[in-house]
Amino acid sequence: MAHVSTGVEYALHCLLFIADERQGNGARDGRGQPGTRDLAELQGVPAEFTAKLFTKLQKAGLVETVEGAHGGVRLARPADSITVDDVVLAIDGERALFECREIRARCAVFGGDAPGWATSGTCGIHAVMLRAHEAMRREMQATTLADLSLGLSRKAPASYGRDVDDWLEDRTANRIRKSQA
Amino acid sequence: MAHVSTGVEYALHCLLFIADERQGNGARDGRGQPGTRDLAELQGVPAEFTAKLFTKLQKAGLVETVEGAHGGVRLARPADSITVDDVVLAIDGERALFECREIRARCAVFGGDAPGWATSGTCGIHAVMLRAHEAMRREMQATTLADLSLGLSRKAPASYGRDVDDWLEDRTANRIRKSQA
DNA sequence: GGAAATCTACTCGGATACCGCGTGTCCGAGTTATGGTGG
DNA sequence: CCACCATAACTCGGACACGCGGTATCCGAGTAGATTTCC
Repeated sequence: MAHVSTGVEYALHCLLFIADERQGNGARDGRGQPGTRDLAELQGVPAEFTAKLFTKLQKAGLVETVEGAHGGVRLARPADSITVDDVVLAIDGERALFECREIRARCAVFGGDAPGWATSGTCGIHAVMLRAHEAMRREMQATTLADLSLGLSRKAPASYGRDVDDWLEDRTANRIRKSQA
Repeated sequence: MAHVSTGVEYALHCLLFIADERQGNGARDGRGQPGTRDLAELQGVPAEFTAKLFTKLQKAGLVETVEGAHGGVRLARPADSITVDDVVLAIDGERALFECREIRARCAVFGGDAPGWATSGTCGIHAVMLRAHEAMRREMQATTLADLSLGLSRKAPASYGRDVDDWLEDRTANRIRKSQA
């Protein structure tokens, strides 16, 4: 199992689409934004699981949600101020790369109670892992949703953005009308 | 669950003790080195589990094992040429920090078969994680067993090294004699 | 007294049990727009 | 024409089922030194 969960992957891909939305046609003023189910089915990921991810993102202050019919989600901040690390933190929490079990204190020669010099400060092995953890996070903090979105738009043809917009538009437009049919 | 397993923690602590051994009294010439059970019980970690860790370390070429009675383990290379990353790799294997599921190819607008531009190259999100993974490994490669051992000997009083040596000496000496009693 | 047999301690490898956690699903509650109904 | 009500669509939150993989243990096999036995 990977340290960065698949939930983070789902969330990042979904966020990329609504980051595109916002930059594509200006900030929609609160109605018509895609719902979590739309974003999930657009990418073939489990819908209810994705819904849970967005409640975490909302609690972390990364997205704003609109309840009720015609509700949905949009970014709470500009895409260039949301880093990959923010998303990882929102979904996975402060999961440690390494959990120190204080083996150093169990040494048999101490006979049960370890002296102060052995348990003071952070364990040397733990310290290495903490540095590695920080290096990892620095790299994740260096990339924002805007960076990812830009990289994607460089590869994709212009028609792709329109196709996605149309797909989402169809969904939001047909939400109610479908019930009439 | 942490990305770096507890097995790595056990292994590193054990290796620290035999790194000390070697630097303490010169390279023992093949007999009398502590066994995996000794190292495990010295630190209160599961013995049989530790034994399995050392077979992995041996396959990775980090330690040499001597079979049979009075057998044991010793470093296969000088302590300053074994990095923390080497141990992580030997125990946990090439575990990825993040497993890309190619979500980008599942986009509904593709209708099943994604075009080449969408699946070529590495996914942008995956690329960020790969950079983070490399940054993490660089930090782990920067610290060797010798560094860790040095940091420990700075904190510990001189008596500690002697106590540990005595404890191990007692074990190896009493291995056979115990059966006589 | 020396050589072979035996015993013991150790590593090696496979098989297996346990269990926490990530993944995914289901359902009820609360919220808001839409459409219909009655005054 | 307006107020009211029912309905549908959506988010929110808790509860729960499932399965994988890390942790740990057990046991048999192979190996080598120490001890005993036998000639």
